Amino acid sequence: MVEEKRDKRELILEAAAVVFAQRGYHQAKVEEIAIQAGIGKGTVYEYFSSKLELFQEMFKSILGKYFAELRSLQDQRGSVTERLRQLLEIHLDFINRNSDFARVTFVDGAVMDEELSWWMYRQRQEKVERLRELFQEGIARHEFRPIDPGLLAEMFTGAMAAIIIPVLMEGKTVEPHKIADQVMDILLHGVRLD
Amino acid sequence: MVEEKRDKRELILEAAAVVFAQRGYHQAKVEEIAIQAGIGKGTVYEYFSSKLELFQEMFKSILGKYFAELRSLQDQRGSVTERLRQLLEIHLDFINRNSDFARVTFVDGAVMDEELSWWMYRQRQEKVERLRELFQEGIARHEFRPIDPGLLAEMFTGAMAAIIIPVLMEGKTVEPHKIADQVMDILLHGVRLD
Amino acid sequence: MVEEKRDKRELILEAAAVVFAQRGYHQAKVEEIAIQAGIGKGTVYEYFSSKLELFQEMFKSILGKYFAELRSLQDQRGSVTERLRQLLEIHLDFINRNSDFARVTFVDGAVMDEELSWWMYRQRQEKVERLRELFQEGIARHEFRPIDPGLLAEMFTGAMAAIIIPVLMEGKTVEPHKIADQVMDILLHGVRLD
Amino acid sequence: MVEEKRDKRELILEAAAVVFAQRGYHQAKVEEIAIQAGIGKGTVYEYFSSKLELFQEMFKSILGKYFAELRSLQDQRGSVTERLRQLLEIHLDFINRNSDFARVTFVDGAVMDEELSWWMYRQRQEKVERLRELFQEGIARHEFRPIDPGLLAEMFTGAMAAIIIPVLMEGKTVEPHKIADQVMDILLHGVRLD
DNA sequence: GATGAATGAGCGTTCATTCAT
DNA sequence: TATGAATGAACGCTCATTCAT
Repeated sequence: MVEEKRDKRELILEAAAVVFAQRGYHQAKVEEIAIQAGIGKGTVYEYFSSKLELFQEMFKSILGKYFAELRSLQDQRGSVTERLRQLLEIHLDFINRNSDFARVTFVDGAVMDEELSWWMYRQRQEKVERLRELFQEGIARHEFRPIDPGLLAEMFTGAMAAIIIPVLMEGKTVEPHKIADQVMDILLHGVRLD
Repeated sequence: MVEEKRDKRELILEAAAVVFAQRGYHQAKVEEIAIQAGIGKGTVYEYFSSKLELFQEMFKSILGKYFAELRSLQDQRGSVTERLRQLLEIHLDFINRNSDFARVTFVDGAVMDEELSWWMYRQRQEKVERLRELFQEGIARHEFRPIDPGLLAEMFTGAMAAIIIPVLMEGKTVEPHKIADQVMDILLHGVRLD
Repeated sequence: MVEEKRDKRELILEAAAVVFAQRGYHQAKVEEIAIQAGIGKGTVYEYFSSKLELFQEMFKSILGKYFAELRSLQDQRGSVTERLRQLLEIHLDFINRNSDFARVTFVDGAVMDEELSWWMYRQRQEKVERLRELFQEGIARHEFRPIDPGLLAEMFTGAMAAIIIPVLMEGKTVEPHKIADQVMDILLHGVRLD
Repeated sequence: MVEEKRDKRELILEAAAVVFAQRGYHQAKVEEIAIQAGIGKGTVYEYFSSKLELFQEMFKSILGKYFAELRSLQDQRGSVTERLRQLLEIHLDFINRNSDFARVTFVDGAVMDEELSWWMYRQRQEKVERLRELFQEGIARHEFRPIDPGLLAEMFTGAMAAIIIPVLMEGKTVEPHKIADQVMDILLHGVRLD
């Protein structure tokens, strides 16, 4: 029973991700999510108290999966450089595998409601904070120059988000390994020719 | 008459920018924009055929001002590096001066309607394309290493957008000159300590 | 303009009275009230912020008319007995002329929402209080025996309400003068044969 | 089995009385009644075909208990005056003991659905009819003056209902014996001082 | 042109009822 | 028999848009 309930909740979350990704929060109709999930409209409200809560739960659900994939990094004790590269690869690979879901989740700074945009901003800042710590560690370990780690984290977050936008909008795919190499090359050595 | 009409049109665009920035596209009510502009609700529809068109016109209007400020760069014949630095400064300064407006305009990849998100994506891609050309020129001029200029343009766009998010969300201000220096330093030389 | 607006508000109040009387609060649909008023559904909300407010305003509106008719009594300086008789006549006459409206208004103690039933109870208590004062005056003037005026007011209110129930439910009409005489006879002299 | 079913049916009726009394017919949710009864929501429909039927059955059930208490009167052969006084006492005592239940049941003329209000009106008329017969008997026995017994019954019913409204709404209690004395005094002798 | 009263399509949410287990 | 997850009809309310003045 608990098993089944969990499944249906999951089912709705997945349907919500598809529809929210396709239509955006406001254009998405609860009924369409229900249809996408193959259930009745009222059933959605058995599992979520409102459309907003459904959106946030879906968001957190995907973010949770994303962070779960990244967590392997946290454990390992390689260099910060290596961990950043792997973080990039996992990030890009996750997007490739979850582009529908990611469209709602990873696109920064959604211009939505005041309420939603603040809520999403907070979610985003958590990601930024983790990166900031990573950069700080890199500086402490003398892998990186002493550059403002907060600025680095913001820029890196923005760059990661930007790279996937064409993926999400035009259905392009990226080669995680190749792109990660290029990005890390730019990050580490800069663009100047000398 | 034409003069007056142009003025009132401008008035509505400015009111729209304020309200859209504050509330987001869907939460913004046409009536509130009219009140903000100090005119009647129906008058909005004398100048714009729909809320969507109003949003897009406002968007293009601000983007136009933004590009107008950047245009001085295009004319000058300094190094690409120098032009990038100035572009950054102008960008950050513009945001400082127009944070309300910018909130709607520069935040990338708004998750909105399908219609709106595609339209905004296309606007965004124009910016990216200009940057791509700039990076390409930098490579051709042997200022930069031969790195995929499309990727660079995307990353740079993302980084520029990311830097201003805290500005927009939390009302922080940035020092354009200082930040531009830091960003260019990172862009040119990378983060690696050697 | 003010004239016209007042008219439309009145129009809606009258339509609301008809529909609320026919269907009861919960069965009454806002749309049906709009149709009854010959206007669009949205227009109702131009004048009233919610269905509940519309109900309460209609209620107060009719109660206001009712009290306005009774006010003539307050001014006059006849005996309390005479004033009670006239109050009864006016009450019954008002019901005859406004049975549709009265159905919602004068039926005591509607079992509705908690919120509504309390609100209506408070309205009712105002009527009871006025009667209590009248009985008290009657006692002070030595027209009446020293009986608990609160109890008298409650009983008299209940009796007045009860008399009109068949009028409202079955469309019977009453002869105000005749009924008022009978009721006053009972009230003054009681039923005991001696 | 029949025994058990009867018990559970009774259980639901009692739960329904509590919830209907607290919330009113429309605000009362079937699920809440089920919870109050400590059973599953579906089980309610094993015993009652609809919410409406449940309400009516509950209503009749309490009315039945009420009438059962009054029936002792019918059998006895005291004076009509004495029987009326006892009827009042029993009525008031019943309300004191069942105020929750009574709130839905005895408050006259509920403005509810068309269907419900007619149905309740008919229930009410049965009570009125019995009182009418009692008054008629009183007149025949020369205890009372020859006053329209229908009018008397209506008024008495209304007065009885009115007295308990503050009890139901504000949780006040009444002293049946004392109030019955007062009411009978007023009924028999009227209020006139002479 | 300018207005704002009027409109009604559209949608989130509720809850009585059903039915598979 | 008992259950409660599932359902969808129903409805209050919003707000972009229209149009008579």
